[in-house]
Amino acid sequence: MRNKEITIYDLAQKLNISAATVSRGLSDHPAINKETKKKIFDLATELGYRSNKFASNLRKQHTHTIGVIVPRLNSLFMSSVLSGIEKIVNNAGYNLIIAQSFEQEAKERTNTTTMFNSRVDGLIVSLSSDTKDFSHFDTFIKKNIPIVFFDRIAKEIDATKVLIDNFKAGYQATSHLLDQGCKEIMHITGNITRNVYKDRFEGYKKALEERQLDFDPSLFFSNDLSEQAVQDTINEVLKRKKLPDGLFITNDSAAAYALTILKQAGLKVPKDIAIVGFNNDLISQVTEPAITTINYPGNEMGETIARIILNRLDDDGDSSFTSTVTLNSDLVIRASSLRKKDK
Amino acid sequence: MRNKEITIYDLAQKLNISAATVSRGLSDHPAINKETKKKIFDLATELGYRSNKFASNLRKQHTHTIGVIVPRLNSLFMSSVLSGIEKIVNNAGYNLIIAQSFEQEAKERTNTTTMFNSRVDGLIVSLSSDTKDFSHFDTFIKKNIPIVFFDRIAKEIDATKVLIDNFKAGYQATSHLLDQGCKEIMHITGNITRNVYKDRFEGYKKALEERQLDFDPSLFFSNDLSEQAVQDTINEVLKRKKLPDGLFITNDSAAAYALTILKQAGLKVPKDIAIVGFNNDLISQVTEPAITTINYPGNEMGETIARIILNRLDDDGDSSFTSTVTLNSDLVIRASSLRKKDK
DNA sequence: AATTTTAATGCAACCGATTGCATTTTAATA
DNA sequence: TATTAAAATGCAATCGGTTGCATTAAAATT
Repeated sequence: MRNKEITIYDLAQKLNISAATVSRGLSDHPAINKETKKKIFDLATELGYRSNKFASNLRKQHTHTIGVIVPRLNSLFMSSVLSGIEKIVNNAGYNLIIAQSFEQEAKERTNTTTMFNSRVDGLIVSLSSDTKDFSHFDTFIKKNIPIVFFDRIAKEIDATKVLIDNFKAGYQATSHLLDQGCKEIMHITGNITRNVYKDRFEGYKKALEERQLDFDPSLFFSNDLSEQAVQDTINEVLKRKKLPDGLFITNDSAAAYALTILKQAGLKVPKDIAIVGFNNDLISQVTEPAITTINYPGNEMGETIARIILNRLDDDGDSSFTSTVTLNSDLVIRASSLRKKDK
Repeated sequence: MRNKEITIYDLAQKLNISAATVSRGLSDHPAINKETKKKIFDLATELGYRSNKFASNLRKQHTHTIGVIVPRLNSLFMSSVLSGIEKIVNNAGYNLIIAQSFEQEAKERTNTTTMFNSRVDGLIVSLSSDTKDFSHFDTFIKKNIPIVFFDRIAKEIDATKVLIDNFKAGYQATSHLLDQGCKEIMHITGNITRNVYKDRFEGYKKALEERQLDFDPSLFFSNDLSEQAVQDTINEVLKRKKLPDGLFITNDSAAAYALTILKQAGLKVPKDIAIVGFNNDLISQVTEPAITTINYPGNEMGETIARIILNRLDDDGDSSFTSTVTLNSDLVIRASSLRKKDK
């Protein structure tokens, strides 16, 4: 039932010219006569011709496709980044293949292999939180296929990276809480083998240190930031005699969820405990009180990533210099952390 | 610098056998001697051989790739669906190409063309809210390439569809508000040319009708459910002398945002106005009060979609029967709508 | 009109895996 | 040992564009 595919040979035959001319005409080659081109295009649309990408890719040895592997798609930040990437990359005639690692190293590994076998021209990655081994990217590096890591990166890998200054963000968040009079700041964060969480944690410690406060390990929690994990963590802390008066939690969904639990437990926010989240997702705006958070330039980051990878793709020479681009982030102060009237 | 790609010819030469045998060996063809296969596999891994999908696809005329086009990725619902699809489809050896239409018909159209040219074996679509013309899917239908529409569907298209009973959900939501004593229920929803919103709206009207209440057009708003739109709508309503005492708004983010605005305006929820959202996203749990919503079986829906499309792909005959699968949804009652103590 | 330039087009060899059919090798049977 | 059946393997065409080089047609120059 499927009607046969039209090929350039069909077009060539009908027009009494060679397939080579058709091919060149279709790709707007300068050496082809305008009228010939027109004829080719007209017939092509009339017959519903579509280029066979496999034949083309097979011959050209590149796919005009860029792979993206991210932990999850369900955050405003991720969709902004993606949206930024897609915009730039589409304009340059590239397509995107998107895959999720669901925070699992194994899945990230198979995704990477799939991308490799699909022969993407470039790869954009935000690491899953539990990836410890990076050998799955070796194939790309060996073949000199550009990779750009963003947000969740790894120092160990020698590739271009785009991210924000997580140390600074962590420092800002914590300093802000301290400014608001918090003394015992709990920090709930992700897996600190990953840079984003590690650096924020370092920023947190730095801020404490600056005020001559000791880091209290019993206020530090590293988990997967799932609802369950947040729940368990908070419940455990609530059993203590002395409760913390500040919470820096590195993800807005988790922050919102934590806020809900704390309120249910009868605590007042920010009076009893002040909260700072991370990401500036919508969810941080709709809680009561709204949550102070770190604003992350997702869209801009996406565009930056896209430009970088397109550059690498252009001068396909060995422009193997690697760079790290750091974008700005800033603290958005809302009621969840405001204990002082002034300023 | 890029080391040359290994092909089956390289393997064949090194092993002193034909490329045909290598090809068959690699795909575990029964006619190939076990020892030969082993030799082939061993050499392949040793040399880092990877199959060239283009050559393979070119020859086999199918891609083992399924395209997915959705309005946006940034909702829990969407990522659940995607996750469900990916799980099933991956197990069957298929890959996914995901694209977003960003609610724009034009983008949906180009995405569709791209998918078509990429020769996906099947297509999964949730329509953008403003798509009125469906001719971009014609090419797929003509070529008998399976399409499955889900959630945002169009009656006009003759294809398999997977969705929930939006009429029933709208009816349930509204009836619940009525049960709670609401008399003037405002309904804010998306573009009602789209089934999901249309059907919920019909359910809303039906529930009113059943109680001998007239539908009041001044309480009905159709927009893009963006923060801005919600803001504008609510602000306008707040100017009125008589305020509504119920709100059924068909998206949890919008519901949460609306709730925030209403609270800021000094209204008590649910006392002054009871709210029901849609989707059961995390955001509906963390507001104060938590929002009553419709729970949507995203993961299950994804798996169902995947199974359907894989079936169609298997018996690639003209199993052109089209079906509509309706999954269950249910009302999750939370504080935002609870005005009565009992039940 | 003869010669040189420039513009258009064609030829044919790729790209790498797949597969129907033929052929060779090995095992089984007479 | 000769013959037949079964098991392995090879040949060569095919999928549909792309592109270096050659060729032809048209235009410009002398």
